[in-house]
Amino acid sequence: MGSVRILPEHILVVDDDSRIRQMLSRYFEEEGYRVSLAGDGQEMRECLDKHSIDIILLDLMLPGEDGLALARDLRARSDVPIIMLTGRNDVVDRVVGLEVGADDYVAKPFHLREVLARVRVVLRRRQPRPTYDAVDPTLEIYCFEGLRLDVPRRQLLSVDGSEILLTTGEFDMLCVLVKHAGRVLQRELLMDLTRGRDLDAFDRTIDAQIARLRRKIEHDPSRPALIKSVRGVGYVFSARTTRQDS
Amino acid sequence: MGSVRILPEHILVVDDDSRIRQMLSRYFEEEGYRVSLAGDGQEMRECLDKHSIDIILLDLMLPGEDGLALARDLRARSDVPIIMLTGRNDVVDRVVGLEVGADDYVAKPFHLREVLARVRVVLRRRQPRPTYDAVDPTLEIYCFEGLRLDVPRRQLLSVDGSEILLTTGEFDMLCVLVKHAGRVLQRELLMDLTRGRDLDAFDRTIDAQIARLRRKIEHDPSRPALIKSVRGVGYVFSARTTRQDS
DNA sequence: ACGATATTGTAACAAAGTGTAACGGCGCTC
DNA sequence: GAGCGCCGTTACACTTTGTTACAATATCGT
Repeated sequence: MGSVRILPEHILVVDDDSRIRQMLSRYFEEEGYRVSLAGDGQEMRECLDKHSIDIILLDLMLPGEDGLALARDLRARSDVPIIMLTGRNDVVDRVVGLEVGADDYVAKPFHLREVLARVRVVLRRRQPRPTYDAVDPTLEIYCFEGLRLDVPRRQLLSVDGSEILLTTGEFDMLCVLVKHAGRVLQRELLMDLTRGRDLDAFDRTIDAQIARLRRKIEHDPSRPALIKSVRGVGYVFSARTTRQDS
Repeated sequence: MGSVRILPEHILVVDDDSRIRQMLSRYFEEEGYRVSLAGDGQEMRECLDKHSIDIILLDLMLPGEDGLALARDLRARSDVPIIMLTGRNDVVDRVVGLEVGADDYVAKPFHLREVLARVRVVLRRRQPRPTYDAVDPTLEIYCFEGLRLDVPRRQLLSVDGSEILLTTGEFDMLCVLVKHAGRVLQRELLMDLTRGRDLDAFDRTIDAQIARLRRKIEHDPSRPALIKSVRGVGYVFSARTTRQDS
């Protein structure tokens, strides 16, 4: 999202032991984090499809398989921070876990405060303080179909120079879509990315927001060229975009 | 399909021993994979015609047709990853298997976790990370018979520049057909490729979808020139297609 | 060539999904 | 606290799609 909104960081706990899941969940929620839970790799992947996860606490020993493979898988396609949890405290596991790409490692049984400390460290290291001056602002400007989306300035300009006024919500929605151009985003994920909360059944919030956004940016809102609906899934930003300077 | 939908990977187990089939099937399904089974080369081929298979676990010793021969056959016409399974653990078999084109090799009796690990390794190696930005979008544009199918933009244009409006399902179907132009696709496979699920008997879903698609893209829907029916089998996209830039 | 059978084409309908107008609550600003 | 704009919710229209039924067509044996 373009905005500098402060949302609670979202932790995904992957462990087959429901007591451990509950314990971590309660603790981190009290600490102001948002927590999602998964009991195996499948649930983990589903969760990643639906939420914007900031860090994963991953059990090394999952039913049948080890979390090691999951970690390697994750690393192959994204760079979500991972902290491994394990009952075995020997050096080999530690080394292997880190080699595979985990960011840190906590041995069971652990103190909750220790886990919290490590989560904080990893998150701080992974999210370098946004130094606005240092960032090349032209990298955050997207052009498509005669429009120019200037993310840091939070404005959308037409080719003729006129500004298209978007509300905060509309702007955030457009940023999220454009940043993931070409990828179909589920409603749940859009809700998560734009507002940081869950979407419950029969919630039409996203659809309404998309409709309002289309009315402002599509030439013919009844025949959208930029934001396409994908029935049964969600929405895609389907125009070709380029990153240009002013 | 144009969209980047995340579906479970589909494993085909080819082994004449039903206990081994069941064992692998149960294990991999628990791990979140989709599994199909075949007892011989014939069943294997049938399955490949009906499903979009991501990897094959192939027994070296099969009644009648040897697994080695099957692997060689497969390699000759596709590049599905293959992992050989065998009871004999001598070096000769290993070498021959790999020479024939298998991607890896597991000796019986095996540990399920070892098989899982190797499957993961092979799949990861075969599926380079989807780097959306790196893909040249012009490679995903197909031209045929005065039409231009722009996959990333999810739109179909006529030569005169007018857009032919397709629904999500119609668009996905057309993408699948065009991507396999010249190859007859069974209904089961079309269902698998467009929706990721199985087709049960007497299901006319595919036929209906094809009819609706033809009505929109064929000059004379009653005498189709682009999508031909192959009686008893399925449908082919039979127009000459070229990949062009805009 | 003819009818029997199987397969495919397609219209019509119901169910599910999506578009969007309208209303009202909420948090702004001044 | 009045006025205003934003957005979640609701309701309803419209679209898409799976299913059914029946028509059209192909295939085969005789």
